[in-house]
Amino acid sequence: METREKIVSSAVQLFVDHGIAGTTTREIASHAGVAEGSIYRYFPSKEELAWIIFHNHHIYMANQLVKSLNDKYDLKENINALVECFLKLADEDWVMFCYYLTSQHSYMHRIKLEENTPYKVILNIIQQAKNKNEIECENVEIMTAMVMGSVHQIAINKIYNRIQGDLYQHRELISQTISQMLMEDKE
Amino acid sequence: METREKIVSSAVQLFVDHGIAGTTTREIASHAGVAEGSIYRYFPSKEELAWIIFHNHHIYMANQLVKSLNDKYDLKENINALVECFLKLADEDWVMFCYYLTSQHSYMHRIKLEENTPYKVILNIIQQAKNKNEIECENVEIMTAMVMGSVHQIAINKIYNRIQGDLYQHRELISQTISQMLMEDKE
DNA sequence: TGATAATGAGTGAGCGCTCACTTACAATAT
DNA sequence: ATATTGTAAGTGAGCGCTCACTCATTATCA
Repeated sequence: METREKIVSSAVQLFVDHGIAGTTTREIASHAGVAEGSIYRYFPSKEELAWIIFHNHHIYMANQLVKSLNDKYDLKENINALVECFLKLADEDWVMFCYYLTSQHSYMHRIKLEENTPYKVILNIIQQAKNKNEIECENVEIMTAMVMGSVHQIAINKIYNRIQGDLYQHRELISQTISQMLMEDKE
Repeated sequence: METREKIVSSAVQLFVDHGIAGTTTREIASHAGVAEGSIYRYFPSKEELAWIIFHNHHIYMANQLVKSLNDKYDLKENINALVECFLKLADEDWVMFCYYLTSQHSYMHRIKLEENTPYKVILNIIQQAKNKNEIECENVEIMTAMVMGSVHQIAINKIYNRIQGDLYQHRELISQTISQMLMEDKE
């Protein structure tokens, strides 16, 4: 494994375990089996290292979600695709996913408005479905938040040990529940 | 205002704005208009101060949620009550609520198993409804996570400026959507 | 007047980051 | 082939600084 990769994967692991502030550059270096100075060959500072790791994964996730949609036109299919993609992303690189979930708060304000984000992907799908009269949806922003949150919280509850095992196994229940949130009439 | 209160409310504000690690004891003291040493008359350390603030509010919220239920027996009524209570808690002390949302990750592992928590309150309500055959609900933990997350994320999206204004105004939409998540048949 | 509360300069442990030096290896000259 | 030079990656002791925490002193109050 390249030095840069070693630094990144050690840093993520330690950031998840002890927080960014609670992790020293000495610890990252020793965990990665490289010298402290090597961190600074590849990254300008510890804070920037933490941001770059977050931002790369954020972009990666948004792109994967877009890819997963492909050419589906029905809301239910799109939800299935997004949920499956999201759960796969979590299961496939759980440490990175934990880092993403727990560090978003600190970094959301650095995301540029024009950047693609998981939030925008979901918002677009819901907005499209509304435009096509597939759903009523009186408030797209609120519904997007609720859809996102319902999936996020499952992952968060896995971090808190309230849920065990792969998340992918619950894909059908989750997709079905989200469809119900969006599709049924409000009395 | 008492010295202790001044310290707490300044600390929460600064913790939300710059994070716990990014806030110095000098800043807390000067913002509160007291001496740095006074912090240590009331709290053993900065970390403990941060934990105590979190934990007190965590307990307070769990208790308020329980109170709000009162003697309602129907799931829909209970959901209405919980949602209203939750949104009120957020609107009434937004800074504290932000602190709770953004710092939970660091503190969840310190919550004792026997303690009451917002999570347990919701879990119980859903479990009860299942026992009474009001709902089918094949996985109570997953459904609880989804219900919790859908409300949490609305508050988080207000922090990210994706939503503006009081959250209480959306109580009906939110309650209605959560009811739909739980109550409809899975084909 | 004794007890309690408040003060803020002082302290030192620990941290991010630097930089002079080493090593590995490729390119070029002999 | 061998020697020479150039380059980039890697190293880790040490520097400067920050900041949580202490404590001798002063103010407040019953």
